[in-house]
Amino acid sequence: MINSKDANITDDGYIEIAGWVHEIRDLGGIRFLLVRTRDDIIQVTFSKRKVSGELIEKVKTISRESVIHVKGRISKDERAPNGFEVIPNIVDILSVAESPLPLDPTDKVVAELDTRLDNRFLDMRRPKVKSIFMIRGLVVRAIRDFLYGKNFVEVTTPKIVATATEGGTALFPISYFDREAFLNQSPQLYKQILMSSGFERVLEIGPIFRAEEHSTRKHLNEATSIDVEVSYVDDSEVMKLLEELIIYIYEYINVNADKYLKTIGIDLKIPTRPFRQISYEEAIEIVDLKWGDDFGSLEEKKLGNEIGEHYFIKEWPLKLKPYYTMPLEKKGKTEILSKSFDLMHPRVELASGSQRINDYALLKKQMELRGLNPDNFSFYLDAFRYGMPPHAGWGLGLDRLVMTMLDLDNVREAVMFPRDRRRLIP
RNA sequence: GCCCGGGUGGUGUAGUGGCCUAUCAUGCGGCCCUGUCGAGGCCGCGACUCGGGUUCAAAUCCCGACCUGGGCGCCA
Repeated sequence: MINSKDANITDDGYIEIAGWVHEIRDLGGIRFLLVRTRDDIIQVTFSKRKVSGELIEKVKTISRESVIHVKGRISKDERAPNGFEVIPNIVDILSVAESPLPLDPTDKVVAELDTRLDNRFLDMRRPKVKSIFMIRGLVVRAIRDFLYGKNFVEVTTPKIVATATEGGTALFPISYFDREAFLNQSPQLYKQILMSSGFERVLEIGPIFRAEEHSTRKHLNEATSIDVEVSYVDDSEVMKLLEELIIYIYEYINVNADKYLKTIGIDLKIPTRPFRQISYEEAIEIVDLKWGDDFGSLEEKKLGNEIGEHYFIKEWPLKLKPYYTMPLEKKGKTEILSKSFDLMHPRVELASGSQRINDYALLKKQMELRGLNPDNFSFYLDAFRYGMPPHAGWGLGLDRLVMTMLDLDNVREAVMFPRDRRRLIP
């Protein structure tokens, strides 16, 4: 079996590789095939002096991006790209690629994002694009690594639900046998219920769905959310956890994904701790808003430029946050604040969280104040009637995290098969 | 949802009424070439989103449809 990591090099100096024909350079008497495996590009050299005429004839028929298997001898040679090349004995053509290709995997002519997404299978063969997703996989691994180390239990909650979670966003209705149902916008209610069940520290990595008809570089209709909920802590403690996690991820990627970062051409700067924390009140002063206003795109941009690195906005007006957010009374303030926070990257919001209300009567009251009918949420509210610990948590957008970390222009670049207002295929 | 752009060979582009039998790169095919690594040289192939209109004449102007990029709103 040929592991794509990449080559099985045997003691007698033989190597076996399988992959795609990345480029063909035919100089007449000598022909170079660059074979691309998952992580490397290896040169296979066919010179008339060292390779049989029969094999050379066979190789002439191979089209770019065909899949081949090569067995040959390793030859150290300074003239070869990585200091070595393969002098082949056997070449098997495993799959012939048609021509012309819908886009060029060698980056000579870069296709537009739309063309790339239409042909994502080919687009992801490009080393730069593949590196993004290799890193994304490692980010998820880092998250699990970090949170498992802190005794979190990973859970999965339903994505098909009967009611909206928090209001605010539009939901996708689906038909569920003879009933109406929705795709869940967030695991919020379920992870809170799990606090009542005594799991104390839960982690969920999963899809969330928003039916908003926006078309921007930072929104998707299907996103991946990293959700955390913790019992017996307040908002400041989960802020600290979030901050530590972000740093851990950056450091993990810096150490474990060096090769991919180089391929993308990123010099990863690890954010400095502690992240700056500004209150909502301070933030509106910077961008010249009135109390009670939410930040629009322009304000977000202005704040980001002003601060220039990761930061928290905390102590939001209660009315700007969902009903389950814990109110905060501050001495000398008449306005009702909340024990809530957003984690911001200069470009975009990454996460938001809060301490949650764990008192049944207060929670019910907050729902009613926002015009929600508590009867529709009894599956959730009941969990607060029989012993609910105080708890806090947050949701972090994985796609945006990867986008900002790798400085990608568009969040779609960080998602293999993005779902936006127009795109449902592939 | 609102506003502003754009649709030209497989890919990426130039061309904004006649000079277009449409530019260039890449690709593909053929030929030459034994050290390429953005290989090189020569020859060839391949395109104006669709429908209607204006005009002597439309890739170019107008209308509609479809596709698409960006910004805003909303949202995370």
